[in-house]
Amino acid sequence: MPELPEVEIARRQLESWLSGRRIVSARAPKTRVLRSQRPQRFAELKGRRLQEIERVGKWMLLKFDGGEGLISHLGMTGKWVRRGRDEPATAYLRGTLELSDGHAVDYRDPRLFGLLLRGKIEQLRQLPSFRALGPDPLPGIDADRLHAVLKTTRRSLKEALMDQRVLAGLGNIYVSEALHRAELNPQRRGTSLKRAETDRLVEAIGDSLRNALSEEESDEPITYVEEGGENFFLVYDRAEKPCKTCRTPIKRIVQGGRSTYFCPRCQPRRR
DNA sequence: ACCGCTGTTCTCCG
DNA sequence: TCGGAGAACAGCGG
Repeated sequence: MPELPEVEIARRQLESWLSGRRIVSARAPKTRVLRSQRPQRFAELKGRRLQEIERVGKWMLLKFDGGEGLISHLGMTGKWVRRGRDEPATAYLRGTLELSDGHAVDYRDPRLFGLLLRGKIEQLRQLPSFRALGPDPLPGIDADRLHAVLKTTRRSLKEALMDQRVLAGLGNIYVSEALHRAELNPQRRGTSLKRAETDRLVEAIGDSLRNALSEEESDEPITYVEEGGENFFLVYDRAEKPCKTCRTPIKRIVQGGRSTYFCPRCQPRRR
């Protein structure tokens, strides 16, 4: 489910569930989620207490006492859920932490695209894909750096912003949303960006993420389809529906094998 | 039955 | 060396 806002909500939940409790037992079946690690490695979390959870983009680093850590990436379908004592575990369980307060905290992941990696905190930080992450866009983006990075790539803005080394945490949804708010065409090349456009983009990314985050904080998680057949987003998954700003039908194109949504009038190719 | 999908990583090709 | 396409992973829903 997750791009940055969903992962941030997961981080806060997980922190509230784990803090102040001791892990009484940890178990994980052998799955892709553990990559090459043995289930025993995960089980070593027994006896640990969480100190805090660091988030960079869509990646979480759970830090336990004794310098022990756990990397959690939710992939497409990963989710942490809490369960009371004696409540049955749900399907697709890929890891369980039993806590001293009687709850169990489960990692569920039907499609196994997620990741649970155990190790010393400092060793986990060396993981290549973790190390390569660009800066997290929250609380704020360094506009000078973003402009410099985008100016040197001939890729489209859509593809560049999907690259976790450029900024960590944007995915297919929020790239479309942010480009719409910034009134930038997703097919524009990075090299074509004017500084004022980067500044708009910086604002737009922040607004998109904060807007999603506040929605998730208030109601239930974001509903992809709401009562009126509408969804929460300005453009994402709204092909052929009227732009919420100008009523022009939203277009869907494919970039890097993924759908991009944009308003051809608000986001013209050149302006 | 077929297609698409909120992510990441790899290969192939120009 | 870079960028783009496509595939793989695996399950669900339309």
